[in-house]
Amino acid sequence: MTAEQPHRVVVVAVPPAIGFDLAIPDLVFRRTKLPDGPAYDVRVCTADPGPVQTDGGFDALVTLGLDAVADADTVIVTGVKKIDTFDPRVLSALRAAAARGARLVSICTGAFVFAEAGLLDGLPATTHWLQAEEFSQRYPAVQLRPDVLFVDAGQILTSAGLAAGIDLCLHLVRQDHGAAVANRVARRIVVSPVRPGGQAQFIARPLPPARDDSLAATRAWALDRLDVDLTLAEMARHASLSVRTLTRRFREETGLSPLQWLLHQRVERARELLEATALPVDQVARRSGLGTRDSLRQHMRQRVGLTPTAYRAAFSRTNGA
DNA sequence: CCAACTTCCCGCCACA
DNA sequence: CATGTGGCGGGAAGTT
Repeated sequence: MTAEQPHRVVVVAVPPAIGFDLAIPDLVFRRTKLPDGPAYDVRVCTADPGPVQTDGGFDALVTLGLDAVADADTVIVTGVKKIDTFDPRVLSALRAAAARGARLVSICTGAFVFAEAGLLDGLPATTHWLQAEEFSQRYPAVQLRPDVLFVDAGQILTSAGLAAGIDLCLHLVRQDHGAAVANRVARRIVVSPVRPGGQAQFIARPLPPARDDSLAATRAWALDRLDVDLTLAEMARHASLSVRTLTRRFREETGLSPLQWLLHQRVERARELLEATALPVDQVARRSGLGTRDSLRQHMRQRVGLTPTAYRAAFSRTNGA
């Protein structure tokens, strides 16, 4: 993969903008470095260049206008503080970008802008949970998923609150450059490496994120032995809990059942092995704890959408790079 | 990819 | 009474 031209990310600030949201794409994408340079070129634009009204006393000075959207590979709309009517210039710029095939991403209430532009009709999407009610009333044609972190509907991806926006950006990095790169970025910005993606790319995670994670030690322990047989009973023993309680806590803390969490971690391990090594698929399956290559295949297809070999062909750093 | 087999998940409920 | 735990069962999901 030769990245001569960094992928162009353009953030559209729609006033009154949520200040923190504006920083998210920058936070993630600007820290994504490839051996041969930055992976992304991040810019912020707005309909009327100049000082942009934001909440919370942050003043943003944006010099780029909407024409920046025209040649963006990815267009991100961040949160809008007040939802009522939206600038038609923004809406048409977004429609044009969509028609062109650009990737469209929203953080928080940015989803309202896409919905207003009619770009989400018939598609699954999510937004900040506080606005979920209003969203579904205004846009009944959109399949709102209020209980997920983010929704990857292909060309358009929407995320819930602030933190979910980070998860979504990491998801994009992972899509573009693979798990190892995404994990490295996550580590740098000290974010939990990856909040898991489920089937069909929906991340099903109840929003109130766990209180404190008493299972952290057990999860670390499990991560250390992904490649050996790990049963629920063994994990319960390690945590000194009954299987029932372990299962319950796991769901509270990670949003996933123990096995689902394990499978997620194993697929992550497999991805890294596929990317970074030339190990035969059988070996990758074994060392990631997924057992046989059938098993690996099944889970890769289900969660990543690619077979192991196809994944390696797309992301391997040992062939050609 | 199927089929037989195993393990898990989670509502329900009793109990601390 | 409120809150957290853990056994049980059978349908779901994973494995071989």
